[in-house]
Amino acid sequence: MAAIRHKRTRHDHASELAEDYVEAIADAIEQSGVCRAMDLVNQFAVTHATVNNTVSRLQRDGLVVTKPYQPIELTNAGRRLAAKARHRHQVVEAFLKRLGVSDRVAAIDSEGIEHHVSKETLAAMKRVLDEGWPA
Amino acid sequence: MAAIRHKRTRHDHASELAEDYVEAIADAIEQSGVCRAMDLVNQFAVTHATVNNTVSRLQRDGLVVTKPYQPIELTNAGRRLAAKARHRHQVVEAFLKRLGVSDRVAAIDSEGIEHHVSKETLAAMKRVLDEGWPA
DNA sequence: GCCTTAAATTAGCCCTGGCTAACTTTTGCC
DNA sequence: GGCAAAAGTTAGCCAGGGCTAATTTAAGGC
Repeated sequence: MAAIRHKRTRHDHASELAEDYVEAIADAIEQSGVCRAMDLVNQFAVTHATVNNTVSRLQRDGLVVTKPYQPIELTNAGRRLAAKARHRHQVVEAFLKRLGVSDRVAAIDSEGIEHHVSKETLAAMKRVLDEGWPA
Repeated sequence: MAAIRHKRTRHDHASELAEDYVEAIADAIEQSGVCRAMDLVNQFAVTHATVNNTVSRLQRDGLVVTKPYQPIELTNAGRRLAAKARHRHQVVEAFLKRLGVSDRVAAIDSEGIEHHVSKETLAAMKRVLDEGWPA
């Protein structure tokens, strides 16, 4: 309850979006070989201008590489982040389903929740998935 | 996986912050009778200028009422939102603890997670708390 | 009661993440 | 090969949520 919390807000929102993007980029590359801006436009339901903005920031932050009119590629850092995000996402989604939440809602909620799940909580979810609920 | 998701992002970030604020305001009022801007400054570790900004927006949105140099008060809508947020918060936090997560981490994670927990997921967590893990 | 100090307000700045509109480049079809 | 449509880029706008710095008001101690 003290003061040192809530470091989230701005900086963390940025990270969340970055994670969503690299995850989506990784998905697109896996599915069709490349990721074009339009894939992200469809995925996130924003305009191409917005995608361009965001991707520029990702590039600035060293997560992706793009050249004009070329597909979007992930850097090693981007790939690592995507893998981490995806893993967390999958664990959270599986956990919610196991909890009895419907597939549809589990898919939606896991996207929001995944960004706020610490290592410890993620480990606890994994444990339950593997070994059942703690006595 | 289609396009119609991700309505979050901006609008939802705003709502999250609003929920955090009304919850904190309700807490402060409960604990000390009134809520002053400084309480929020301490709670969220931001400057008074930022608190002022944010509280103005909350007032604009009908969640709080403030007069210059007066304590911050909640409207009925603000109180309702605070109660809802707190309830969700408590369920999520209790659930995480039950899951085996440490008190400290449960407190932190529940703050991030609570905003992304749908009615259905919240109900599932409550069910587990009351009736145990689903077979 | 004055005067310091704490609290609140105001103005002005920055970045993020949205948007529209106008333009350029690629692509693909005939 | 040319041309329309699709994709990408650029410029310029807006709101949210941060900040500093300067000012004003309220409170407390003496």
